[in-house]
Formats: sequence, C-alpha cells, structure tokens
Amino acid sequence: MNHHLPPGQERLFAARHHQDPFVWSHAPRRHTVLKGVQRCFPRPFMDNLRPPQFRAPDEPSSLVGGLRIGTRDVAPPYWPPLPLAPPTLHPPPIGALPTAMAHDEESDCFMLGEKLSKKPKRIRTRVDAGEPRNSYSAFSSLPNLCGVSVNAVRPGSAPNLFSASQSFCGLPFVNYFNPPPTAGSRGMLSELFGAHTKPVAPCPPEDTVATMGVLDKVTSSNVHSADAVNSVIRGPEADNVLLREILQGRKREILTMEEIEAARSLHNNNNSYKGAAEPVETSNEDTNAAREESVTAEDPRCESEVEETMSQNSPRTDSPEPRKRLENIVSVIRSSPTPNTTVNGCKKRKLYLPQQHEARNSYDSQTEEGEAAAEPDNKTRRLEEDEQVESRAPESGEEGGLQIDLSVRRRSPETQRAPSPKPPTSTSSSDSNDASSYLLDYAQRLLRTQEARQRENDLKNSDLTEKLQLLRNLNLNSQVTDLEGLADVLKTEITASLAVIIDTIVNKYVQQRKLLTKQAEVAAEQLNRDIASQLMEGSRSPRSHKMLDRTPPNMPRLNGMPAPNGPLNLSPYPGSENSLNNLNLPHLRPPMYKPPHFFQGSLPPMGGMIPSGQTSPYGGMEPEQDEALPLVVTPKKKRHKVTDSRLTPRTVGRLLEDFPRYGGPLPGMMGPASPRSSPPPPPMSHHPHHRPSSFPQPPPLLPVSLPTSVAIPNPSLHESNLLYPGYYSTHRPSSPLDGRRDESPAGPPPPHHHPLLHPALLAASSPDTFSRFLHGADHDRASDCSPADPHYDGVQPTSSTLTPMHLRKAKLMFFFVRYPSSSVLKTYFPDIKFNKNNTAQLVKWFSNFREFYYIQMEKYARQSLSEGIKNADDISVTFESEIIRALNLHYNRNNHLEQIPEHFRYVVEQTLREFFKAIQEQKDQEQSWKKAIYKIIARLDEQVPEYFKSPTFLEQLE
DNA sequence: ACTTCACCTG
DNA sequence: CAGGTGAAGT
Repeated sequence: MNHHLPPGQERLFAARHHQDPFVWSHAPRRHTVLKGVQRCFPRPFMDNLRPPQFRAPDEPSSLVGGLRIGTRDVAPPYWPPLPLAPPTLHPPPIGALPTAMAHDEESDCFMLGEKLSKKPKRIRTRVDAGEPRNSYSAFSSLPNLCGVSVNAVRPGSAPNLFSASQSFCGLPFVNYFNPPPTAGSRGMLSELFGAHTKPVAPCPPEDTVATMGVLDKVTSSNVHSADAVNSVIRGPEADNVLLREILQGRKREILTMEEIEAARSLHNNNNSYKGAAEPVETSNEDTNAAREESVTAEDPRCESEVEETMSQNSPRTDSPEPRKRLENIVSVIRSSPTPNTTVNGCKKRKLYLPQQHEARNSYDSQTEEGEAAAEPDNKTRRLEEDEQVESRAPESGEEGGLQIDLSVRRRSPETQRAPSPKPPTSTSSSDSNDASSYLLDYAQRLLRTQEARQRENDLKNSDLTEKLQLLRNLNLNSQVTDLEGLADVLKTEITASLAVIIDTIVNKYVQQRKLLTKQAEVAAEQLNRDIASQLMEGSRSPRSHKMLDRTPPNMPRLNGMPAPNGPLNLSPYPGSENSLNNLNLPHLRPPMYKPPHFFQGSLPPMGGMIPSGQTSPYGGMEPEQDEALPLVVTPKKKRHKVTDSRLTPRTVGRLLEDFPRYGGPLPGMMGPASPRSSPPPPPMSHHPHHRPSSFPQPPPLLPVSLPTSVAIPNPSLHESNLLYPGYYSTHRPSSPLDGRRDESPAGPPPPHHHPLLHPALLAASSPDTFSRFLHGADHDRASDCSPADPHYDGVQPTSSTLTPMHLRKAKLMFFFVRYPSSSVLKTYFPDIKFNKNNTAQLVKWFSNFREFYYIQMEKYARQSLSEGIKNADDISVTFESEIIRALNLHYNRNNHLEQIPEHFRYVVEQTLREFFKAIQEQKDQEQSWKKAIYKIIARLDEQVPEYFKSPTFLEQLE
C-alpha cells in the first residue's frame, strides 16, 4: 500500500493513516458526552471546519462547534494555579497592543513583563515576512486624544507612545522645550518622534479646525505662556517649511546652478530676516488665518519629523548636543536588533524581526501624519531616502528608517545650524518668499550632494527644469494661497519625475546586476555542465514529453502558458541572459525585474523585461496593488528584486550600494544585457493524470517549472537535471533511497554542485553576502558545526535564527514540497544551525502553509461543487485559476518564483479534485475525512530544486 | 519520553 | 505566523 512512499513517508502514513477513522481511540479523551455520537464522529471537533450547512442533519449542532471548544475552554486545568497568571493576562494580539512597539524597549518591556507574570512561556517570535497588509494598526487604533480629525492624522501615529506618557501629565509643553534627559533610547526616541506631537496630545477635543490640528489646538489649549504657544506653533511650522524644502528641493536639485545661486542669495536674506523676526510676536489670529488658507499646503509639510526635531532642538541648545544624541540613538538602535544574535534558539529572547519594519512604519506614519493626501510626498521622500542610502552605501547598515533619519540630518547641516527657520509669522507674502527661497537653497544643497547621480536622465532633467522654473516663478510671486497649489503641483511633478528617474536608475542597476549574474552563471554553468551531464545518465528527454498534454479543455488560457518550455527549448535567443538565468535559477526572477504578471510566465511579450534606460510601462495598472505601496518603489509595478512589498530601505540601499561596485567590471562582460523575451514556449507537458500510478517518475518537473529554460546552449544538458539533480538517479517514489524523505543525514541524492553554488558565482553575485556567510561560518564553525549540510562548501550554518528571508524561502519551497521532512528542511537551509526550536519552527511553518493550502482547497472545491460541477475531472486548474492565484499570493507574493512549477499546479488540481470528490460524496461529514486527502497529497511532493540551497538564492529573497 | 501533526485561536 | 493542545507514532 505504501510501497510508493519512501521509508520515512511510509512510516508517517502508517502511523497516521492506518487507523480506521472510526476507531474509538480517536475519540477525544475528555469527551464524556454523546457517546453515541462519538462513535459516529470520533473526532467531532474536526467538524469545526465544516460549515454548518454541511453538517449531517442529525448531527447535534452543539457537538459540532461546541464540543471542542467546550472541552478546551471549560476545562479547569488549563489555567494552572498560578495566582499571578490569570487567564486574562493572555497577551493581547500584538496588533492590538495599545502602544505600537515603536522601539525595542517598548516591546521588550512588554514581553518581559508578560513573561514574568506568566509561567515560562516561549516567547513568540514573529518571523513574519511582514505582510504589508499588516497594518500595525496600533497606530491608527490609538485614541485620538485631541479629537484631531481626519486630516490631522498625526495623533494617531506612533508618537502617541510618547504623548501618552508625557503629555498626559499635564505639562504638555515643558518637555517639549526642555526635554528631560530621558534615559535610554526610548526617551530619546520619543523625543525624536514625539516632540512634534506632544503639544497635540493635551489639546482639548474642542478643536473644530480639523486641518489645523496642531496649531489650533495649541492655541486653544490652556497654554501658560504666549511664548510657549508661539514656539510650539513655530516649531512645526518651521519644520513644515523644511519638509517642503526637502520635498521640493528634490526637484530643485535639477535646477541650474544659476537659478540656485540667485535663489540662494535671496534665501540668505530671508534667513537673516527670520532670525531677527523670530522674537517678534505676530498676532496669532493673523497667522492662523493665513494658515488656514494654506492648510493643504501646510499639512504636507508636517511630514518631516527629523527636520522637526532638528529645528526644535537647535534653537535652544547648541546643535552638537542634540545631534550627538540622535546619533547615539541611531547607533544604539542599529546595533540592538541584530536578528542573528546567536542565542541558543529558544532560550534567547526572540527578536521581533519585523521590528525594522515597524520602526519604519512609525517613521512613515510620522511622515504621513499630515494627511492622506501627502502620499505623493511620501513617495518622494522615500525616494530621497533611498538615494541617501545609496550615496552612503559604504555605511549602509541595517536600520533603514533610522538610518534615513540620520542621513536626512546629515544632508541638511545648515538646517541644524540656523535657528529653525521661522515660519512666516508676519505676512503671507513673506511666507511665500521665504519658503520659495528656502526651497531653492535646499535644492542647491541637494544638487551638490547628488549631482553625481545626475548622469541619468538629462532629458528628464531639462524637462523638469522647465517645469520647475515655471513653478518657481509662480511660487515667488504667489501669495499664500498659491502655495497650496504650488505644493500640489510640486508634489505631482516631483513624484512623477522622480519615479521616472528612479526607474531609470533601477533599470540600470538591474541590467548591471544581470550582467554580473550572467557572468557568474556562465562560469558556473561551465563547471556544472559536466557534472550535470554525468548525473543525468538516463536521458529523460523522451520522458518529458510523455506526460504532456491534457490541456484543460474547459479553461482557455490567455497566457496559458501551461508548460513553459520543454526540456529543449530552442530559443532564438541563445545568448540571451534569459537562458543563462534560467539555467540556474529557473524560477527565480532577476533581481529587480518584476514580471508583468506571474501568470504570464514566459510569454512572448517579455516586454516585461526592462529595456535598458527605459521607463517601465507606467500605464499598466498594477493588478496587485493590494500590497502596501512600497516605499521607494515607484508607482509602477516594477519592483526591485525585493520580495515582498515591504521593500525596506535597507534593501534598496543595498541594491544601490552594489551598483557602483559592479559598474566597472560589468560593462565589459557580456555586452548589453538586453533582456529578451523568449517565445512562448510550446505548450508542452500538462500533468499526466496517471503519473502517480503509471510511472514512478517525477512530476512533470521541468517542462513546467522552467519558464525560460529555453535557449540552452547545450542541448545535452537537461535542465531538469540541473533543477532536480539526482532525480533520475534516485527517483523518490520508486526508490527507497529517495532523498526527500531520507532520514539519513546524507539526505538528498548525491548533490552535485549546483551551478549557483559555485563559489565564483556566489562571490560574483553577492560579495557581501558571500563573505558574510563565510565569515559567519568561520565564526560559528569553531563553536558549533552543524552537520546539516555537508554538501555545500561555501555555506555553513551561521545562525540558528530563522529570518523572514527564510520564511519566504520556505514558502517557495512549498511549491515543491508540502510535507518536507525535517531532514529535508535542514538540508535546504544550510545556513541555519538547527536546533530543536528552529527546527520546530520551520516545521511549523510548513504546517501553517498546509493549513492555508487545505483551507483554500476545501473552499474552492466547495465552490466548484456549488457551481454545478459534477465530475471531479471537470475541475481543471491552470495557472490562471483563482486558486493558483490565491496560493501564489500567499506563498510567492513577490513572485520570486517567476513561474509556479507545473507540478504544483498539478498537485493543486489533484487536491482540488480530491476535496471535490470527498465533499461530493459527503465524506466531509465523516471524521478525519481529510486525512485520506492528506495522504494522497503528501505523496505528490517532489524534489526541491537544488538552488534553494544556495545562499545566493536566499539572498535573492531579501 | 520525545516527536509530529492537525486543529484552533489570537 | 505562533502558541497551545490533543492524538498518535516511535
């Protein structure tokens, strides 16, 4: 019966499925009720999955949903007699925490507290890949202390942490002006982030001017001194100005020097003016009135927290002091969240990996607090940030957000020096002048610092220049009201322009990168070709064809790129990088290339490829805008190689960082790496229906999974071999030696070197990572050497911490294996020093993946049923199918796998059919009815491509 | 005793 | 995604 299964597998099923589902022993031990029912439904709780409508008519409803719950929640023993640990202490969901964990201390404290109050409990690690959608809603969920309305989103953001702790004390402004020497980074952070908002918190809700939020509140609140009021008002105001400057400066940097110079002189005048005018109190009424008029223009200005901080700090004390503090903060923060802190797995307090993200979020929220409309500004800002990172490549660290803060600061030294520019308190005209001149000045600075990058897009620049010129003129002459329009225009313009520019840059980078990769891969290919050819003795070329076609009749495919390419793809573009890429990383899409749509696979319109120096198709609307609009990513679809939507500044920084490095050597290499589109692969293999039974052969592996296995220079080389090394030598299903389930440390079949693994390649493609690995390896090797993966030389276990990247990788692996054994997992995570905990974690991940998977399957199966499908065979899954899409979104959100393996499609189809049949036959009313399906599905695992082991691969997921 | 898995919950 | 729990295997 289980003879098809490898030893481990067989055992698994023997253990799990041999039993008769109706066996009594399955009945929940604690169930003392409804014995009769139990007999029929030994595990009634399984019915929980079953929608009510599917319950047996006679089945006691109470049993269905309640039984399990009852036994669990009612059972007294669940709460140990720990007086200090009442059930209510259950940690609230992280997302629900009233205070956003803006920084480590916050969360740590919380965790610790909980830990102490409760019995030792494993701290929850969230190696959450960081689903973008996960709105760290804590921010937004915070009470709007001031009743600040929609527009004034500010109070809703992270700063509340601080405002809550400090503002409530009734000394709203005290701290604001003389921040007490708060201990630890927390205090400093709060100062940094909360400074601006502090005054807001205490404000009475009476405020009616939503848009004015801060100012009005400040004035309306019981402030003790007029000075304070003014200062408060001014702070933000000045900041706003600064922000705007930054935002606009971006654009301005394109201005010609002459313009800038001219503007500068003007600006200087204004500065002096402001300095003098500062002490002068103008009527608040006037100011407010003026502000109200320019509300929209102002709000966006509130975005820059950094500037705010700076401007607020600088006036009262010498700039060096606050600056130092800031730097300290950053450094502290930067060093703290090292995810790789090697601690014996469990014992160590796990780090909340998403931290970085959260930090970033807080930053963003800060930035965005002004208004929703500020979005374009944000983007712009992000772009700036990224560029900053880029420019500071050498020192790029790990903390994106904070780093950026710093960088921003550095970029504007003058800002610090000069007393925070006074907001135009006197007249509106001065306001506009002031602002514009300031902007110009800032632009100049920007220009200087980033002139280097100007190389790209001269055309655009000129274009921009013109527009800017216009805007500038307009700006100078305009009144306050004009500022509003100006701001909008600028925003729009900047956003658009920057997007283009960024795109260009990115494109260039991508190309260079590709070249590099290609180069390395070529070398690797050469090396491996021999090996591969040797390994793949049994020529399977015939085989690949045999399971072809069973094209889903009922589902016409637009892109229906069912099976991309057959084994031998005669690509017209032999030398194309595609072929190279595909050889090694068939599924992995080029770093920064975002395929039009994953479903499109290798469609002819490789237009998706980035034409050098071209801007991406702006028009095409991103079908999947569901993801939080990633920073830096231009509004277009092009995503940097980044995985998930959460493109972190760090990632970008890194990408950019690499750029210059490769710039030199690359050019000569492969010539222009103009991505070519491969012709639509002839519809080849569709999964063989009979496959499982007929031949023990592998799933229609390659044809399918190899999107562009085309253009393989050496026909003798079977892609499949590369991808599934050892497959032929030891086919899993038939061979007891199969590596997949093989419990022996040897694991998978003789792993020949995978192309990607060649040191040269590694080094070439990612020097940093590679060296990092090596270093780490050396470091760890001394103390503990994990036997996990003896195969790959360059890859040594460096950490026991699973990172989000590993999670992503695991998800991708799910396309190949649904039931990986722990040994397999270990094999495919050679960089992980496994221990019980992380092993369990990894296993758990897959468990979670399966859970999601099966839920989807059931859902769609029922849907099919409800749609009137009568025969399970009528169910056909294609790459365009909803389920596939859903699954892809879940496991391959960022399309790291350029193409979903055909076999996976097949598995899904089978699963769906099984579920369909089971439901159709009402088996879903039986207990454990899914087990049979699980069993079937478990057999459909295939070998995970070797390249998954490559550190390079992992890196790609970053 | 230890491990793995499914299910449920947050 | 992770924690917790029960069931079942080894």
